[in-house]
Amino acid sequence: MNSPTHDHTHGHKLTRNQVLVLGALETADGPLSAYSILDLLRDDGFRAPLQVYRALDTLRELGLVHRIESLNAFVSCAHPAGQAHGAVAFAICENCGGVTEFSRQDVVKQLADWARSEGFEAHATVIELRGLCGTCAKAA
Amino acid sequence: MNSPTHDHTHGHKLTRNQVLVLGALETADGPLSAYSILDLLRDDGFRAPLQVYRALDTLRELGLVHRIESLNAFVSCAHPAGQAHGAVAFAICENCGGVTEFSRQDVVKQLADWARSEGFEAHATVIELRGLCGTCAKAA
DNA sequence: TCCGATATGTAATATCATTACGTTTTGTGC
DNA sequence: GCACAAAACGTAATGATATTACATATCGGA
Repeated sequence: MNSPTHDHTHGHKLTRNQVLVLGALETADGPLSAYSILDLLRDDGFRAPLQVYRALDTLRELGLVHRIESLNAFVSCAHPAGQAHGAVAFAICENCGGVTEFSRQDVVKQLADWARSEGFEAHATVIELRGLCGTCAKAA
Repeated sequence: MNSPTHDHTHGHKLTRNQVLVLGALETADGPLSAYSILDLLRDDGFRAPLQVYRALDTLRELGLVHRIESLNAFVSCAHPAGQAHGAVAFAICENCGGVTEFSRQDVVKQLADWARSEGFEAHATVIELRGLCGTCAKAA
């Protein structure tokens, strides 16, 4: 299950490098840095950071991968099959490292309202919560 | 005006290095990277990145400075005189580099609602909009 | 088949941040 | 004032993240 070879791409064909990077992220149980991905893919012929960054660029354009700005790391998108979607938010556990992707239409709308009122033309939205996930908060 | 020696600190006395770093950020018309700050303060005796990062850490704890996660850079807080405040958001212009700080209580509340519903214990919130500010959007 | 767009390989370099260790300054109780 | 502990500081080295530059290869459509 969750095979990296599934078609998430609206018909856009992924290259070998892109499939490998996406697969690494889908297999991981949390965010991976570009250099962690590089290390995971050494055996597949990866040699340089740029190979990873280039694949990540394309995967992000396709909406299959998100960057977690406050971690300088990347996660595969939680949405099924490359289905189009708007802005998403992340909750990042500082204890276990887990990341939960969610989306709140009300939050997105209110930020859009602010932008409209200011004449700001938004291209991308970053929403990240840092803290303790339910499990780790109970354990603490 | 806007002198770095004003008291923004609830009685907490800033050190010389902290005053210099805060002053650099208040004088700048946009976000500065830690290394840019270092370069600005060479003449004041700064030699190493750690001097900047240490001052930034304290200033951030005091709420006088914010980090822009998606830029790996820092801005002085727009609030007057170190007055306590909750989560803030930033709108970042990708053309002119300007950053507008704002805060939306409704957005903060809805994120808090989500967190409560999930048992997530939030410690920090990052909200950043990337795009074009009103001025640059019109010019485009 | 030709050609342009896209993707790739590799090396070098730029940028951002922390660890480690020792010294100095500052605030506080006496 | 003096001793002590906490905080801040100085410096060097290193680690982590990301991009530039340039040459080559592959894929798809006219």
